[in-house]
Amino acid sequence: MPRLDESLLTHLPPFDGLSRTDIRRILDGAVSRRFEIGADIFREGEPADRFFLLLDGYIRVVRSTEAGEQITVLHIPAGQLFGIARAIGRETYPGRAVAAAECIVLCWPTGLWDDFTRQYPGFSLSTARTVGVRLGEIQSRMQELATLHVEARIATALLRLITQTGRPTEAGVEIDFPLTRQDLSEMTGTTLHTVSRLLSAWQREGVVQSQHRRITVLDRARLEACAQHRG
Amino acid sequence: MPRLDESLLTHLPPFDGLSRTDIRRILDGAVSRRFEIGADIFREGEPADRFFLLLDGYIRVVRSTEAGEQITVLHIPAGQLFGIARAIGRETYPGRAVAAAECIVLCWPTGLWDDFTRQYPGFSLSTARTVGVRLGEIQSRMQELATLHVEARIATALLRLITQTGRPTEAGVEIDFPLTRQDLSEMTGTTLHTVSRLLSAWQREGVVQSQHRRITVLDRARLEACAQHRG
DNA sequence: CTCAATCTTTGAGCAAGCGCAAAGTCCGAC
DNA sequence: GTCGGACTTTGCGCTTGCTCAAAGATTGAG
Repeated sequence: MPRLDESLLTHLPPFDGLSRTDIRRILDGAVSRRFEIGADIFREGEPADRFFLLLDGYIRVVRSTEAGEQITVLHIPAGQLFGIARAIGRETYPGRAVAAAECIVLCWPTGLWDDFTRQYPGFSLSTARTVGVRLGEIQSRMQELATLHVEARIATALLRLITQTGRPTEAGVEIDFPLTRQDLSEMTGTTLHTVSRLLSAWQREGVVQSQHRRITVLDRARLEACAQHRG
Repeated sequence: MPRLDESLLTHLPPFDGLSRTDIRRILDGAVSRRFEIGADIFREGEPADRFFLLLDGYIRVVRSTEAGEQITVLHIPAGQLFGIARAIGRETYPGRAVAAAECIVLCWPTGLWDDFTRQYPGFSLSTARTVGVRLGEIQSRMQELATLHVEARIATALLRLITQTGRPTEAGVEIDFPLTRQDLSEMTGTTLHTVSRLLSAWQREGVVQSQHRRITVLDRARLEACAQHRG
């Protein structure tokens, strides 16, 4: 494995402000791995013996019901720690982490968590913040599920996606990884049929453009208007 | 104010295992307060300058949408810390805490948080666990909202309530504080009308018994069956 | 006791969105 | 190229649960 470059970490919240030697030491404890689209990074219920930093890509964390339905509880954009069950005192991962795009991650054994916490002063606060942000996000999504109609929920989901991973094109903003109707339905608590119908309608109106597993938002303002509609 | 008794804390997770003098010191930094039913303990967006331990009662944490709808994101049973926005790096409370029953709380200024964390070894891990449990709960509720029908969601909510605060009576298990149809609808993302209709139906079938703001579950097994029904 | 406020019940009509089904399309493997 | 699998589209019928409306019940204040 190639030696990892220190600049990978110097600007990320949990590590910024650390000395070169500290960062060198942190990197030397890490393993870098690549995951193809659709690959599982960890599974629900597995012992949480590693934690990760997402260098590049996009991850979704899903939970399954007993009936086999999946719902996406969380999205993780590049630059964030994840799989930090340890930080909240859990022994196992509470969900399955799937690579939504091709992902490059750094991976440490959980044992190092306590070392990092002890040795690097800002680390603990920084990860607490990460947890806090996630808690807030989940609460927002819960609120959306409880109060918004399907149309507004899907609009919100698309807006979130283009904000986090959008790539500008000549026509609009494209979501930077393949996304099925099924995926969107799992994010919004609906069915792939309803998502398909809605995207078709939006396409007819020129709000979005979509081919096979590719979605481009053409008219962001219109989506925002949809997202406002209360149910 | 009467001097607080040390036995209040000796068996609660964040403090168990501490010496009498430590507990004495912790109690001396606390203020004890009482809140009537319906009173706000803190409000959404207020600076998080205090944190709390719920000695007795029951609290619900609600968030409001711009349209004024409220949804309950969390319930806190007696014995738990709450208002610990500080532990997750937040400056303000992310929701409103309402006394669902009459509540007795201990209250510390946020400044002491760091002291506790530094001085009492288990405190930090214990609060991290609390955060972890809450995150898990919220994810479960999100999953329910996304996948279950209203009937199953209300059944689940009732079961949770009688588990956390149920008081056995001759007929069944009564929820130990006043609870309106509106409250239940805010917990389950539906309307008070639907809740009312459903409770009426259940009452006809002998599953629950309810008068004004009082609900008793007579047939727990039947509710559990309802909660299983997928939608 | 009386009144007002809050909470609850119930009806009727309606629309959102689901389930089912079938056909069409795209893509990668070979 | 061709084949199979995964993904998408669309129609139709129907159920769930919402909205609107109005009346009844319970409680607490004065």
